[in-house]
Amino acid sequence: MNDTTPTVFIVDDNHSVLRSLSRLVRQAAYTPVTFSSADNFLDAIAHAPIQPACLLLDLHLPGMNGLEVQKQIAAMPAACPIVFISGNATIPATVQAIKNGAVTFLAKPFDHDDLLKAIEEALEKHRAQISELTQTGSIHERIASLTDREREVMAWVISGSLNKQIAAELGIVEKTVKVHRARVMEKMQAASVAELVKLCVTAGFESAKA
Amino acid sequence: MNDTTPTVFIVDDNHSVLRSLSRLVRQAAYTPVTFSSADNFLDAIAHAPIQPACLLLDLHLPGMNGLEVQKQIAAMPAACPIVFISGNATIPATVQAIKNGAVTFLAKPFDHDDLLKAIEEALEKHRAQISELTQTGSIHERIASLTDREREVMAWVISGSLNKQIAAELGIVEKTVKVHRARVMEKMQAASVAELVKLCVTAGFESAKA
DNA sequence: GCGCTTATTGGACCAAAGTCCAATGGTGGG
DNA sequence: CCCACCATTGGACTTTGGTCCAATAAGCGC
Repeated sequence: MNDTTPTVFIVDDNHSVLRSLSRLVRQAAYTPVTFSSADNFLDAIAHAPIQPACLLLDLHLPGMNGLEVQKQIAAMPAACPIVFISGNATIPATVQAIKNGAVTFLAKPFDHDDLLKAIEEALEKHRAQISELTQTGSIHERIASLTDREREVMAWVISGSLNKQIAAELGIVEKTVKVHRARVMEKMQAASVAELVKLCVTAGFESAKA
Repeated sequence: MNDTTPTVFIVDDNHSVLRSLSRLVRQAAYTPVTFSSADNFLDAIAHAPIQPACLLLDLHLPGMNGLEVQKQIAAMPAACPIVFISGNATIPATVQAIKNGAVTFLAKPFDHDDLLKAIEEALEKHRAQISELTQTGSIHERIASLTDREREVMAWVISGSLNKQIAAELGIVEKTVKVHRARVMEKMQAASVAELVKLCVTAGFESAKA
């Protein structure tokens, strides 16, 4: 749980492949966690804590295609990067996998160094992903803590409108706008309009004014 | 020159391939422009006007590898998207091509519809790229029109600093900051700090304050 | 109903920013 | 040497934003 070694998930229907990959991963000082089916893996990570990890995924799986698994994982918030592995991969499948965000695609037989490089790249990518997510997540929490009215006022503020204009737009007095505005700055933990705008930009919060 | 049909560049060392691809492209109402070597192509587009286009590129070229060509094209401002084509492609090459931004990788023999879909995707991508570029280009021009001092002041303004603080930071009087600041707003065509911040964000202009 | 949150407004006051006016000194080019 | 551009500053003034204080009213859950 609290180990400092990153986790490397491995999904393959072939047990001997699973074992050999697992050994390789362990020798590289990572913690391998194996699954013999995609469903098992998806169930397992659905409620798992977020921590640096990556997935070695066989393209050919019984029941579910590897690309399907990829699609489902991508829909999750802290989706872990995927390294595809396949013995008989096609060009179109490879294209699809990479375009959908896979770190790389290794065709068997592959060089062990290539696998380790891919794992390292995937883990680094996931670390960046997680840090990005915690950043924007924090901002989203702050936005969520705003009342509807405050969010509305914020949308006008970051559009560059004056308090007077916002008041007219909302049909209220300028004084009231000031109150909302002060609350927005406080809740968003922004010391200036400039900071507020940047927070909204990184969180994807759109400004008002059509 | 002023044709409204998008250009499709085709680079292949095999003349018969060139002819047949050219015919396909023309039938799809695009304007094919063929090259039998990468160097010819690179020379030709180096000083060509920017307009929606894409490139059908053979992975295997005499002298220069397709991936090399891709790297050189990517270094250009309005780099046109690439659709790779190859008869005997390897998985690693495919991975590399897509990761470097290629629209897709078609293995011969490929379906004609797949090629047309790829071309359409590439052209759409390029249109978006160009429009993005003209947007940020305009902002960069405005930033370039600023004096060094004005740029410096702007960097502090978008960090949320007060005029007083900026003055202290630059060792000048607050009044002077106000003058620079007014010029910045005028030259950047920003009506508010909020707008200024957004302009700087989209242009990648970093704010001050370490 | 009572307490809580939210939205609303008022007044007084201070700080900050924007806007006119005008002026000085340095630097580089023609 | 003069001109253009730039950075700098001063003064006076208005507008805008932020911050205290305090108050009223509507809606909502227990």
